[in-house]
Amino acid sequence: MGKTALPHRNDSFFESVYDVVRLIPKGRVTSFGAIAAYIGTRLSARMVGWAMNSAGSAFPPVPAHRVVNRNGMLTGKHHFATPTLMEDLLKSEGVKVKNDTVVNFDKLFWDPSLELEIE
DNA sequence: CTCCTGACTCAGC
DNA sequence: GGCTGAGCCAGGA
Repeated sequence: MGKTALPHRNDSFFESVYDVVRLIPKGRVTSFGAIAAYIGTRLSARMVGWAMNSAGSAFPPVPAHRVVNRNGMLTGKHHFATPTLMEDLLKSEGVKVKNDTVVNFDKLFWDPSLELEIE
């Protein structure tokens, strides 16, 4: 019981993405593929990013700054209010960012499938 | 209604 | 080992 059972079958594919992203612990980061794979659309990793675009209208706000690409690079920083906002937010949480890339990305990588232990 | 783009990822060369 | 092409789904023009 107690486990934060993430309902895979949300009303919208986007909400599923939002829920997972919002569950990302502070100081941690994840990749689009991890989220997509968790939802079951690994091949549609692009849609995860697309959902993020709508996340700006979602509430509560989705910490999209914790979501980076497979290389740990802040690919979506340009979509934030400011191109430095994403990097600044990550640094504010203790995540070091260098050259638009998350340092120790492999250590800070947060996999919903593993942390949430849901399948 | 059709075409294109897009915050990704994998496979092939 | 770096780059290109193709696949995925959805929304906008």
